[in-house]
Amino acid sequence: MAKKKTDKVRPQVLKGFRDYPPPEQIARETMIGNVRSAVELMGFLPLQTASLELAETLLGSHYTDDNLAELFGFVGPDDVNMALRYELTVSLARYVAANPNLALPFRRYQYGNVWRVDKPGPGRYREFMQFDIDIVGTSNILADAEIIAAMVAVFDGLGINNYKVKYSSRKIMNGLIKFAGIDDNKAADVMRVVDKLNKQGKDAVIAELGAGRTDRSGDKIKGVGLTDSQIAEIEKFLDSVSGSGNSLETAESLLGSVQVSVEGINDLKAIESHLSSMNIDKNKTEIDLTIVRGLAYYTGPVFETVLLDLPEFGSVFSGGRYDNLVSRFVGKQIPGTGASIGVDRLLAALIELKALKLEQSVSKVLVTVMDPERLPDYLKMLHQLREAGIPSEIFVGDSKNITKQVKYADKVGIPFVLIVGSNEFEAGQVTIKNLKAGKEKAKETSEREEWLKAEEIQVTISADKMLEYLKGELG
RNA sequence: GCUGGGGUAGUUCAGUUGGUUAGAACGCCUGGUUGUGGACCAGGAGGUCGGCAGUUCGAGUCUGCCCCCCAGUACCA
Repeated sequence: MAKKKTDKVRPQVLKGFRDYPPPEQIARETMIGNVRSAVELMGFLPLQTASLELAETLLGSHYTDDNLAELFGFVGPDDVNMALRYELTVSLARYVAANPNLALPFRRYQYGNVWRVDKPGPGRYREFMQFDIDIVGTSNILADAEIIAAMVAVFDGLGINNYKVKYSSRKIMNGLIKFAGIDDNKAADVMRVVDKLNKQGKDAVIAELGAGRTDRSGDKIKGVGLTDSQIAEIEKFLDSVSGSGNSLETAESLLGSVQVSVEGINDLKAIESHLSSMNIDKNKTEIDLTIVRGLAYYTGPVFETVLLDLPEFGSVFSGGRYDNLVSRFVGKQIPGTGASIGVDRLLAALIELKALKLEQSVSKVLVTVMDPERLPDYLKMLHQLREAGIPSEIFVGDSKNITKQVKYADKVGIPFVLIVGSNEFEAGQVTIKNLKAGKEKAKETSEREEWLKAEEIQVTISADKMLEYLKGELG
């Protein structure tokens, strides 16, 4: 370095990474707890897998430069080529393949961070959390119905009411692609483009299936290059099944001669019937044949969700059946089906819906240290509070001055402050100050003395009534 | 990756045709107030003007390259 500019390091997070401040993290963990309860009630088992995997595990036969660029990969100790996982499903497949004694079907849930070298966007980071539920080792369509039932249970468990779990089957669209005479190697592209229907609209999809289009910023997007008649076939299908009426019947009349499509239709009928037997509210699920999902590996039923009050959030919980994933590791096919929650997107939605409120602090009471000589007494009170199950802390800062201590409580959002000085000790009393009430009172008065000691914001009561009083106030 | 818009205190921003010591508001810190968070009063800290190079007597301001942020879009195994 030519000249020493500064010896201080910039407190910067990496591009695409972020910190979760306590209020957000508290809410996140509450939410995750609720999701866990919901899926454990349905028999899903927790699994945790390694964050780092062999590069070849993650990429397999898709080991191309393009994919490599999306991985946080590096050469680690012992010259091993490794990378951070970019999703949880591949690790599940590896785990299942590595444990031949595992009881199948295996229903597991897993939540954890995944990493992708993506361009960060709104609500989009290079490190983010997914919460997955999957059932591996069965091709029985009942498993797909269970996944949908779990999705419903999760939303209900989170206190979200106005939502819809939509499902369809890849097989129907696969049949349509065959029926329209579209080359097999374009099938994945067609799915990818049709998947944009909700977000970009029909015109954009049709343009992109053909010659391509130009987006709002003026950027050119390459098309799939289908012929006009092929596009017309797809358009006709999408139009007919998105109208009102029974879309399965419509699909049957259009594609009744295509075997794959008929299989898909029958799968959906079976799922519908299972859900009905499970007493799943009919308003909470819906067959929507325009749903295809963008990813290439889905082979059967696919699931998506929409929060009806926040459609702009997109699908916060989605997935589908994948029958070939595990075959990469073992010779035989092990089919699976599952769905994944974008944890932070769902959290943002919950906050937006006010189904979860942000808490600043976990402590409910701050025990101030008014007289350092009486510290043992303060610690005794602290112990009492904690024994009684009231989350509490004692002021551990250097300052002895009470102003600082109350200010601290205010700043970190602790609602009650316990003040016990010589007056209280002599009378066998404690003073409990309610900071939230104080905030309200501050709007009424600018008189300092009146505000500080107003009855509504603080009480001085007998020390043995302390717990009872606080329990009452904290509900 | 592509297209467009940006980068001046912690935050939001102002900064004249290039001109001396780069400002405001809010926030933060200290004190008034070691028995009380707000309000109020007094004081204070905080900036390599995103980076590097160039033009110029002189650059926050002009030029080039790079970096980063924001928005849209593509890819997402």
